[in-house]
Amino acid sequence: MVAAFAAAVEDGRLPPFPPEPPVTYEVTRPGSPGHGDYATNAALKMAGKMGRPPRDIAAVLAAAIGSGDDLISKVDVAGPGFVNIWLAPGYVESAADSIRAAGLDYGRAPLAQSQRINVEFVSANPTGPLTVGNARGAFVGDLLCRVLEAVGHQVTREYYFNDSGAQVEKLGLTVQALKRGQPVPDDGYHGDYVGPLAESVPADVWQKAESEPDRTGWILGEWASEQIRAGIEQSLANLGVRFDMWKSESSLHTDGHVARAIDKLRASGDVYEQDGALWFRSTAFGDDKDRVVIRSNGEPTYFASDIGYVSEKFGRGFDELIYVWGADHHGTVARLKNAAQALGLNRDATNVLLIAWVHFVRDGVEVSMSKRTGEFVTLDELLAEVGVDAARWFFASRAPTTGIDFDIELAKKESSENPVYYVQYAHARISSILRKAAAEGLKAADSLAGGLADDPVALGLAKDLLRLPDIVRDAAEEQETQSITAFATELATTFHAFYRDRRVVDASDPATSAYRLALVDSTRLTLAAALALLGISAPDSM
RNA sequence: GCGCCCGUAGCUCAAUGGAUAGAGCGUCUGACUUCGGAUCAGAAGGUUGCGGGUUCGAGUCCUGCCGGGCGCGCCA
Repeated sequence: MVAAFAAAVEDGRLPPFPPEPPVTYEVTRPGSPGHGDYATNAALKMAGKMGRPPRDIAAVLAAAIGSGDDLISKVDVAGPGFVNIWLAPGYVESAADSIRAAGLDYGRAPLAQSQRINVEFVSANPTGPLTVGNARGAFVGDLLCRVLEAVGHQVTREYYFNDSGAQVEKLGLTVQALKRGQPVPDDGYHGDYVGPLAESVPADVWQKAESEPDRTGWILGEWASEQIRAGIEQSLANLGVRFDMWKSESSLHTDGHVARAIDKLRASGDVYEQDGALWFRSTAFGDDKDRVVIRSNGEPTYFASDIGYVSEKFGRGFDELIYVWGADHHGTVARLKNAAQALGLNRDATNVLLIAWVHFVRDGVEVSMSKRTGEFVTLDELLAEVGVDAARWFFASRAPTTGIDFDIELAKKESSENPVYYVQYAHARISSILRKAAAEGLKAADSLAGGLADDPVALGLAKDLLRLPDIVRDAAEEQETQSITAFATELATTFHAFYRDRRVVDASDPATSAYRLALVDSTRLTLAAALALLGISAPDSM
């Protein structure tokens, strides 16, 4: 496009235009096939600046782009001034050939510069098993890591947990009460999972707890929370979610990160004493109030840990930090970024992805979620009911920033109609076709060259396959994955239509079969690659 | 009260400021005697909460209402 503009201005068909402010235009894939394989609104954007009707500019651009070569077969001006471009079959054929060469790596689209990115997600406190309330954060965080990796970034997956708070002591006291056969304290944990923990306390831990009455809750709580943390790690592994780093809040204090960060803020004058507490001057960076870092009783706040943590993270050499937080934490985003800035860290590289609330219901009735009262549905239970692939698809296909409803009964009932199975079925069907072809001694062509030009149906399918890398790049940029699930669904539809209209395995016509086998194999790989990006299986049979 | 997010088909959700607002589910009507019917073809279903504004063009941006969610602690 840039070259086309330059050429048109160069030979006087278009007037020169002022470079400032720069005009932004897009090259997109139009939804309707009648609008070409690519379309640009450049002429519409330039019209005002150049003082010429958009269609005139579009006509000049179309001529400058040219057609009839190896890359472009046709260029058109349409509507108010869009320029529509059709790809040449020869180009489509060679591009589709490259899919089989790439295999399951197809769709990965490395950017020019790779960054080291820390993604912290889930980070639920280990005082109880993960609930369905943690599901979205777990899946969305994992999906984010996957698309970032797909564009070449180096991602560290991190789980941050509080192992020193008051809830840990309460957990320990609950364990103690249950083991002694006493009622659970009012402010203790009432979930069913605590009982088995109480029964399995090792003798040495119990002895130690009993011998130090002042620290009984802490000692038992520390032990219990580690058991629960291990259980959480297992639950996440069952979701296909793994972490590179489990970071405890207490380590930030014992390793001095919190103290050093606060000292730094003292030196720069960004904290001050008032009412016996230490305050961070967050208002100096646009927050609506200052924030307490150390309470008047000398205890640091949670925010103090955050300050030490952001500093510790950047200290490990990351180019960007992404915190995946529940939307209910939105009020704390500003102070985090402000603290990063005050510490001389990269404020703009300290980012928070807010995950909107999931309203879990069962048959239309809200499912309440409280670890303390013990009324909740665990992530493990959800998974047993709807399956990992269906759950992954559900969250991958919705924007993280909008609130969604999740009816567990409905999800179970509809699971056989879930779009994820539609896509997986297309994959299994192709696998079956390939098996049948092999049994009949038919082989796929090494190259599609010359095999698609005469068949619009096959050409249309091939063009669909070529969209994946762009979609992956956009997904990484937008930090969303709905476009990938939408693409996989559309591709499955296109394939099913192809299957209806074109016989692939035909022993009486091995030449045509060879092209079609190559094409459907590329389709299979594209579907598998898209599903793999989402952490979803691509079965050869169902 | 102040701040952030949201409001799209009966339901659940899509739609980098672009062309006729799309999928799935649900509802209704059809389709194979050979490659997998977990499929395919089609229909019905919309004043994108309401009103202004910006522009060639607004579901999308600005603004005022209405409705919903979440925050606003020396809790985490």
